[in-house]
Amino acid sequence: MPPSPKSVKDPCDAVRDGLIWGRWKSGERLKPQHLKEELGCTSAALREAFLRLAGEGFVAVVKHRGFRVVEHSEETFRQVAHLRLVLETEGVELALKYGDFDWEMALNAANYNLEYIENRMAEADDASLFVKRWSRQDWHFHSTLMSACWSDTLMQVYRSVYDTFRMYAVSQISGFGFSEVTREEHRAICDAAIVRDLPACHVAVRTHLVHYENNNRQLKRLAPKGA
Amino acid sequence: MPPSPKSVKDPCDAVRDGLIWGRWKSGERLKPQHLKEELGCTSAALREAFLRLAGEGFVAVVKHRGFRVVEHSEETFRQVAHLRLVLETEGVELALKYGDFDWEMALNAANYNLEYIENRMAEADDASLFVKRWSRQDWHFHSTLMSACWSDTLMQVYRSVYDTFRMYAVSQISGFGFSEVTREEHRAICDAAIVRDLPACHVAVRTHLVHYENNNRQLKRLAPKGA
DNA sequence: AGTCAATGAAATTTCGAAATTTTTCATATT
DNA sequence: AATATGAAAAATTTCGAAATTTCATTGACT
Repeated sequence: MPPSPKSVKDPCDAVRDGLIWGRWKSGERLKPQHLKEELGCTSAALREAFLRLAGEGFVAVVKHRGFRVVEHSEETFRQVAHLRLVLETEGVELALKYGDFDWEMALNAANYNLEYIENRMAEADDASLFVKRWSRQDWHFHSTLMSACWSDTLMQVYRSVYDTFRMYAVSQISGFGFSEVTREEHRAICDAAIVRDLPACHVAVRTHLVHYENNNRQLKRLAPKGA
Repeated sequence: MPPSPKSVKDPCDAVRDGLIWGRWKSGERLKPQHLKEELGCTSAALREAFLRLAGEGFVAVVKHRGFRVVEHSEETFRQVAHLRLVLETEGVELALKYGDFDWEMALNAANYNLEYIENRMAEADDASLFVKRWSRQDWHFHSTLMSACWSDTLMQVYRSVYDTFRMYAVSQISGFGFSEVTREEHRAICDAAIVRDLPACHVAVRTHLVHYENNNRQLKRLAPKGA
């Protein structure tokens, strides 16, 4: 068997992953020459990755002064959280209108898998080991929920906003990912969606996300046991 | 006086401008080697520009198969138009809430300038000569309208969606930019915004944009005299 | 006649080094 | 002591050529 295929993945994806999961701090400089060893690629390849990520809004670029991680302020997090709520509210409205039985099944399955992980995390001593997998499943749930909106454009923008949201959440919320209440919130969204109760679904989505907008007060609820 | 300073502008901006204004067709291949002479830069510089524009969603990139203009289908145009409506609806709601007197003045001025151009275009024999300037002013009006939302994040996403919308509009609507009715529509938006009549403003924004969503039926109204 | 394989051409990607620019640090001056 | 000047160092950007991959045409075979 050849050496791990995962080690040769696209530098762009590797850097985005690092950006999202707090590999570098807010505003930190990203020097191609220092990172090329760590990621096993040349500095030119990293430059390409940074350029594309600049277009996606993850890194800031100033001419002749290199690349930096975008600033993670409380204010920008609040803004991204609000934007995510707006987009998901719209996506849910369309999805409840156009979703078919296959969509119901996929949503139900996604919620089941998400609950499974969240139950395991609730029992685990160190939930942080599950966070990345939980996040993948959380994305799968929300993207499945919105997938029936029949708009690739909305999905693309939502994906970008979701990733940005996650980046800010990781950097600002200690132990982001685990919560005792998200299980019920996800279930409420799923149930309301499947019975096509739009007002209830909007309320459920809003309940799920509105805490991040007023982050000064209620973020504590998201901290894990050992935070 | 040295040769025009505009000739040495960033290739990225030059290409984005070309993309928006139909310099290349939907799905057309973008070959760095053929374009470097026209834009006066090396193929590597163009590569950088394409990479960044890929992150912004203007060009599609497939590994080892180069860059292409994204596909401009009627369906994607409809989706982008709808997304623009959603974002502008949200932005307007916040702007009417937070806008101060300076904002009112700026919006009024933007509308005044926009009306001036639109009046001139209505009189002109060949309105196409004004289209780019009209578009700049149209952007200025809409961005001013939303600027009081107090969310850089929303503004960034809106700017991206607006540019994409314009790209699709240019490619699909012959003589995009001119219309006898947009003057009244812009004025209605402006008036409702300044008196903080949110329902009226939402209706006005929706009236202004909803035609693009159902593009099969009503796009004719946007065609210029000589189309 | 049609399908498949192979060769040659064209294009993209990658790489390393040269050229600019910024930053830093030591030195001199007010 | 603080500011300004200047040169050295570090980093980024740019450039051109080599390496890899794809695309198109030709030729052989069924």
